[in-house]
Amino acid sequence: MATMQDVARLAQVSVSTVSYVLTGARPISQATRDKVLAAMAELDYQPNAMARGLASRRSRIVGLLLPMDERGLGATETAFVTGAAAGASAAGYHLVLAPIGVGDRDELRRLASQRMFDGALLMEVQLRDPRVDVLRELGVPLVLIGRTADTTDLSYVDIDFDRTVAEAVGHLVDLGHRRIVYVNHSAGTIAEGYGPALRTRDAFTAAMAAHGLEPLMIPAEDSAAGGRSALATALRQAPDLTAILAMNESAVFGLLGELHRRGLRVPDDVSVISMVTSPQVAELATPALTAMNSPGTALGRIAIETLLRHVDGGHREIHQQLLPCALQVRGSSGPPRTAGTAYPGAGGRQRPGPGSRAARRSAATARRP
Amino acid sequence: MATMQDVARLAQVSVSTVSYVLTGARPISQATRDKVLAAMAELDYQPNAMARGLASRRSRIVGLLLPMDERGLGATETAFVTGAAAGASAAGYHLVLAPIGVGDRDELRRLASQRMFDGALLMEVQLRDPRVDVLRELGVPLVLIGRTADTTDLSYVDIDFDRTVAEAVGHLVDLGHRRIVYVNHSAGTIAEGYGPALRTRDAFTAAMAAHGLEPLMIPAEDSAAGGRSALATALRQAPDLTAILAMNESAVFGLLGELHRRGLRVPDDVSVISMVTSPQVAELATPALTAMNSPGTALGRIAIETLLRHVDGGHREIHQQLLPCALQVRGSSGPPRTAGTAYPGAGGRQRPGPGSRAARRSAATARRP
DNA sequence: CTGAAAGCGCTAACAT
DNA sequence: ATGTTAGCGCTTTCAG
Repeated sequence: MATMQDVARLAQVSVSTVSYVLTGARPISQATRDKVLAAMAELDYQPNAMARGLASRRSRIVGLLLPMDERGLGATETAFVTGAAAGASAAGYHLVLAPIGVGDRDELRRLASQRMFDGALLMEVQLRDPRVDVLRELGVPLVLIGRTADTTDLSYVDIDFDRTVAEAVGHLVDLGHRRIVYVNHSAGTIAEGYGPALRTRDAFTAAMAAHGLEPLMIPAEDSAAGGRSALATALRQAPDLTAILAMNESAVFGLLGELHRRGLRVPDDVSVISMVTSPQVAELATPALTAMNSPGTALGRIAIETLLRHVDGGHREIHQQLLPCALQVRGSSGPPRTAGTAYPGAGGRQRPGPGSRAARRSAATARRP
Repeated sequence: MATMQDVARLAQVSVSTVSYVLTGARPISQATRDKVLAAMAELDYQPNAMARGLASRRSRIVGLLLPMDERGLGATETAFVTGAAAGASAAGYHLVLAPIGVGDRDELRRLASQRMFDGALLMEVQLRDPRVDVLRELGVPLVLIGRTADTTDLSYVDIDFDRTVAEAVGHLVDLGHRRIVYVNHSAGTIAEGYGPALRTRDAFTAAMAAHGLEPLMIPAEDSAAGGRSALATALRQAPDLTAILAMNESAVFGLLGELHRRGLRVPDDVSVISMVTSPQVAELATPALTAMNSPGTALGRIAIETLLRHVDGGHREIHQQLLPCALQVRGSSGPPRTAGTAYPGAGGRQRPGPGSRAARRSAATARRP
């Protein structure tokens, strides 16, 4: 393995000159630069990462902090990770996957004190996240994927839940739906302050109010079973529902199954929109789910780029960015059964079909102008 | 940030003594060890990772090499990754996610030459994988998750496809199925030598032969659409099929959807088993998929442990281990429609239900003793 | 525009 | 059982 010494000797220059052509930290004449480059090529020289890290106090490694206790990552989280890894790699950085959640405060302090990370990306951020304090205290630049309650002086990228929910609700209202139920994450998740669950809850309430509609939210465990029982609850509390918005990739499948079991057809009897969903998962359902596609990869990439700007540049300006999920209409949304009559111009398919829930929908129908 | 110097000064010993209590590379008296430990605690000392790496020529970082070009990781691959990350972390190592596939030979050479990785885990291994040559040449220990064609002197962990397929086929045969179709990955994937596709193909042929049955394999693109058209092909080539084995998490959902569209019920008309599938994904289907659960997390953990044995110990003995997927019977498998009569002792539910495919199955029925 | 040399913080001989 | 010291390979002053 050739060292910088070897290169310097072969190129007949000093080591510092070799270093400077590598880092570009000071001007080098074209002639000597060429000599050095030639020597490097000749020797297959690659700078030693540890030596460089020690001398420059920059490891060129960033940490991706995420808890991995639970049952693996969802498709959206996986997209964050791959987006971040690709972004880091493209910038000549390395991404370390560190299994560190909000509870691993001391473990993080230990890790960060070793100065292996030039910066850190935090995933699964809680409204109150001790990891932020630890990193700040140690002077490690950080960027959140998600948001804490107080984001003063904090860079983050996150999903624009307000816009995402508003667009989802808008899509359903445009189709003619009035009685829309929101299936959120579990009550426990909401109680412990999980941002996305809280933000979408509030956004749903606001969006429905903006249309003069009454919001109904049902919590559901993140599982098919959770989705099934959420549907039961939903039909009990709102027998006249014609559309469901679901924030829960796992639950939505149970929900679809239960709809089917009860003889309710999608989208003819009930429209279903899945929020913050990866296209791959949306395509698995039958019919394929109309969904708000999560910008997972883009978020990961932007987060890394933001972080590296802080690390590289000493860039002190914070960067806070929200990305909405994009509506992608697939097969699970359509006009409500009676919309053809009530809203002739609402667009979408008109499939009157054989009626089976006419009684149930009487309330919704009555509500219309 | 305290350095080893500071600790040595405070404890009134030499730096080497501090180093040795840290590494345990030579005996230290209890008295001085205590002094040193106290000083460390007092100063909140953490060894500098880069300095340690440079001096010891060991970064305590291992690379996880996987291509990330395509449309993200599946649940099974994600489980590898999280298993490996957890294992590395538990052993005091760091796991770098390096987006490097079989085609990134030069990029890998560059990376590995920087001596940032003490070892590497290779994912998405092809039968002929140039990454192996590069790493060997550079003296970087490696462990495969998967297998190349020639595994001489190579440590690997992989799924035991033979056993997995045999058990899946066995389950179906026990239920009374005789006409079983295997839906594999795409023809292109098979042609380019993707190990799992080839191995399961051969294992399927062997398993069917062992039961005196005729194998039929249909390739399918890794998508819902691929699954749908694979089903059409399957029904054309084997109208009498009663069971499908699918090696393709995406296709299997399309397959289920298409079965449903054609009025074929699962498992009453057709049993479906998904191979190498994560429980989370299996639970999404309706009915939940009977599946061969992939041992993703375990593979990742074992792979890391094997690698670290090579790295730490200079352990030269290779380790080759296959783990089968465990059969988990959920709702998508049951006896074939007529099995109740033909194989009264076959077990499982008996749901005769209203016949709709009697004609189609005549051939299969005829085949039975 | 280039060179010389002093570290970066630690490990691992080599001493004793 | 402990101390001394020479590097590990690079960056970055400080000089020219």
